[in-house]
Parts: sequence; structure tokens; C-alpha cells
Amino acid sequence: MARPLKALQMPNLGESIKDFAWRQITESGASSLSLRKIARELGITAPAIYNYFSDRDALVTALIIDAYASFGDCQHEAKASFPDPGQEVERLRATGIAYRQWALQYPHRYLLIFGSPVPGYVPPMQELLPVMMRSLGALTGVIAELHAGGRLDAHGIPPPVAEPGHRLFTLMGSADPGMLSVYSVAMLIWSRVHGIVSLEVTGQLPPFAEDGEALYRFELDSICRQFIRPSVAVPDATGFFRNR
Amino acid sequence: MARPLKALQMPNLGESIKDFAWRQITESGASSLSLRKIARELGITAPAIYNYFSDRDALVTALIIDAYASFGDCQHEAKASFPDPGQEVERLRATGIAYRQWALQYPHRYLLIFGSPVPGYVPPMQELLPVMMRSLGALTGVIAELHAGGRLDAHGIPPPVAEPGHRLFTLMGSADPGMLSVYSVAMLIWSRVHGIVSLEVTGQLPPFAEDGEALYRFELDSICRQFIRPSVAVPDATGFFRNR
DNA sequence: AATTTATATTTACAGTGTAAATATACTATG
DNA sequence: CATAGTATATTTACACTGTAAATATAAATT
Repeated sequence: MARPLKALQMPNLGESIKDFAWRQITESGASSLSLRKIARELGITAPAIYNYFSDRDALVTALIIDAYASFGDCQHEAKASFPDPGQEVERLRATGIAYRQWALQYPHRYLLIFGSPVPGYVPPMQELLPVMMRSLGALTGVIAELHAGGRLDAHGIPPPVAEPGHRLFTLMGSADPGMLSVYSVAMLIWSRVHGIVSLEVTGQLPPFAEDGEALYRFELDSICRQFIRPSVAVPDATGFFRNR
Repeated sequence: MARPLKALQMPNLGESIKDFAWRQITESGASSLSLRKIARELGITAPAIYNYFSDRDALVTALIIDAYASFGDCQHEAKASFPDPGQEVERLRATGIAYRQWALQYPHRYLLIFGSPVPGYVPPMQELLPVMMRSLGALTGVIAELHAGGRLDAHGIPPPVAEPGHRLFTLMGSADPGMLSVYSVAMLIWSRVHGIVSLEVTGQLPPFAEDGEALYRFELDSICRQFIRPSVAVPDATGFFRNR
């Protein structure tokens, strides 16, 4: 037999391959992903997969893109849960909480994105940049809104080096150079959130600190304390907007 | 031939295997580590390695332990560069700077420790805990010294859950339960430092923020601002030791 | 009806980690 | 000194892996 009748074929084989790949990753980790094993479970031969993915790396890239989509959806949903003006702080906290929840709910997706799990795989940044920017866009969006509302404290933050036309401007949705340090704030917050969550997900926190949730909530609190001014029209003893 | 003359044998074959493994990791990444390739370059056959390492994983564990030793040395040296009483803040900054420098100098060692690079490898925590604790001990030591000098601000920090006899007490070198929140501070600082450095080393910072050094120095500054009180006998307008 | 294209299969190759059996150099013991 | 035991290697073999090449056939197109 060379090719089965269409009636016997599996519909959407491309999606099925990804499904089985995810199942395999979830069961035994991303490192043990095997085209042959996927084919075996799908009842086809291994080279047939090459009709849908030119490479094993192409499959991994497709999985990463899906993971980023799931992650980005989660981030944007969390952000949209506090849509009203004046809810910027709650919006920021919600995206932060959602970050950790998503990572704990889908540790393998998280590790596929932020770890380096698959043997010889090198991520094609050019292809991944759009989905990376979209998911990061939830955070940068919140920060930009805080900035617009005059509640962002970005003093002393080193702005990234970027000439006009740089992708950072398109990410921020603005060509205002003053937005660049706003963007640096997003990177700093991202790195803090990522730091504690990555340690927790990879199991490097548990040997030392058992209660990841408490640590994480403290970290979110101190992030808010550092980068957010108290609400407008609440001057302190020394002056306006001077909470440091 | 079954066994070459001792005169022709390579001395310290066990060490040589690790050397070639490191060279291989440095050249083409930890994921492409191959016993056969090591044996080929060493002029022996692959199974001969099993006389020195029971497993491929055993070899990886040995490499990780070496990497931790290098990392721990670097941390403790940085700490020892400001040994005098009263230099606690400089001591903390020095270990922070050293953390990033070591990671950038030996990215593959860093990734071997903090990433999950080798295919099916699962780290044997019980075996690695001592070297992990030693390298983390530099940071916890500095924090403990800040605490002893009355310059640590740990208010609001959730202490880890630990009954007497827990390894955290041995790590802190004290059975004082009050030291536990001190320990949480170390975890928080570690996670922040790790977050920004891991993004930079894995190349996930560059697409967005080019100048990692500036961001890192800012992060160290804000860490110091958050957790360190101003020096003694410098009361502010509202009272002593009330810098928040 | 003939041709092209899409989707498989079969076969094959080079690579991997590692288990088993085997052979020899070195070391210790009777 | 002879002999047994141990350490260190080789050879062989197995079950995997990703993937390239050639081939065959169903479905779509001309």
C-alpha cells in the first residue's frame, strides 16, 4: 500500500501531529519528543510527518508558537478583566498573577518557551518575534496605560538604545521616545516575574523556599510599590508625586 | 588488542573525559553532548567511558557539580573582596556583579546549571543540594551579616515554612527562627538576579532591550534600596530606621 | 483520459546510549 | 613463582533517533 483511501485518512493530520506531540511532551517532557513515536501512535510511518513539517525543528517551532498563543491569550484576558480607566493597578496585578498561574498550569508549555529543552533546537527568532511581542504586549500595554495616567514611576530607569523605526516603537504603538523608559520598566518587571516563576517551575525553589505563592505575592507587591505612584491628588508632606 | 599498556594509557582519563565534555559543550552546546564523540576524540571506544561514569547522566552530574564549584568559588571570592565590617552593602553588590559576570563568562556552565539542556537528564537533587547550598551560601551569608548589623529591611517578607532541624537552619548557620525571613530575602534577591541574567544569557533580552548591563545595575540598585536601611545614626525627619 | 500534485510507504544511512561478552594488563595472594 | 582476581579496555550487538531518496498510488487538475 502506498497511500490509504481518503475515507480512511485522518482528517487534519497536521493538527493531530501537534496534539500527539503535546501529549508526549506533557507525559515525558519536551526532551523526549520523537517523530517516530508520534507516527507510531498515529498509525503512520515517520517520514509521513515530513509532509506537514519540513523538520523536527519546524514541528517544535509550531508547538512554541501555539504555546505563545496560549500564553498571550492568558495575558491579554487577564489584562482585559480590569478594563475600566482607574483600574490600571489591578490590571497590572492581574497579568502578574496570570503569568504564574499559566506557568504552573502548563509547565511544559512554559519550559518549551523559556527553557531550552529540545536537544539541538535553536529558536528561529525572526519567526517567533511576532508571537513573543504579542504576549509581551499585554504587559507593555498596562505599563503604557499607567504612564498615560501619570501613575508610572520610571525615574532612574535606563532607556533602551533604539533609533527611530526600531521595533520597540511598533511594540509600544507610539513613536514617542519618552515611551522607551516605559518599555524598560516592562522588561524589568518581566525579568522579576520570570525569575521567580522559572525557579519555581524548574523545581529549584522548593528545596529552599516551599511556599512559592507567598513569595510571589510579596514580589508583585514590591513591584507595584516600586513602579506605581500613589493615586493622584494625594500629596504627601513634601510634595506631589514624590513617593520615593 | 584488549587493553593498552599502562605507559600508553592517558593519565587521569576520568578528568580528560570531563575536559573533552566541557570543550564539546562550549563548542556546540550542552544538548549535543555525545559519549561516542568524546571517546572518538580521546582515541578510545565509547563503552570505555563506563569505567569512569556509570551513566551519561552521571557524567552530566559531575559536570554540573564542577560548574557549581566554579560558580560558588566566584561568589565567595566576590564576597571576600569586601571583608571588613561596615562593607556589607559593597559586599552584596559585589556578589551581584559577580553573578552576572560569571554567567556571561561561562554561559554554557550557567545554562547547564540553570537551564534544562541535556535531553533526558533529570538532576539528582539529593546529590546536587550540597553544591547548590554552598554557592547560595555566599548570598545568604551577606544577607545574614546585613541582618546582624541591623541594616536589613525584611518587613513584610513571608518566612519559609520550616520546622526545627530543617536544612535551611544549617544553611543559615543558625537555629534562630527569626533568620528565616532573612533567608526569604536571599531567595527574592536570587530570583531577581537570576531572572534578568537568565533572560540575557538565553538571548531573550537582546531582541527587546540591548543594554543588559545598564538594566542590571539598575536592578542591583533597586534591590539595595528595597532591602537595605540607610546607615545607622542617620535619622530622617520622621524617625530612625524608617526608610519606607 | 492524461497529467500533475499530494500523500503515503519502503528502504536505507548515520548517528545515539548502553548492555553483554570477551580479552588483556596489572595487582595481590598462596 | 604461579595463579587468581581485578581493572580497563575492546568487540559486538540492540534498540533507538532524525531524515534523505526512491517509489507508489489516490485525488485533483487540465
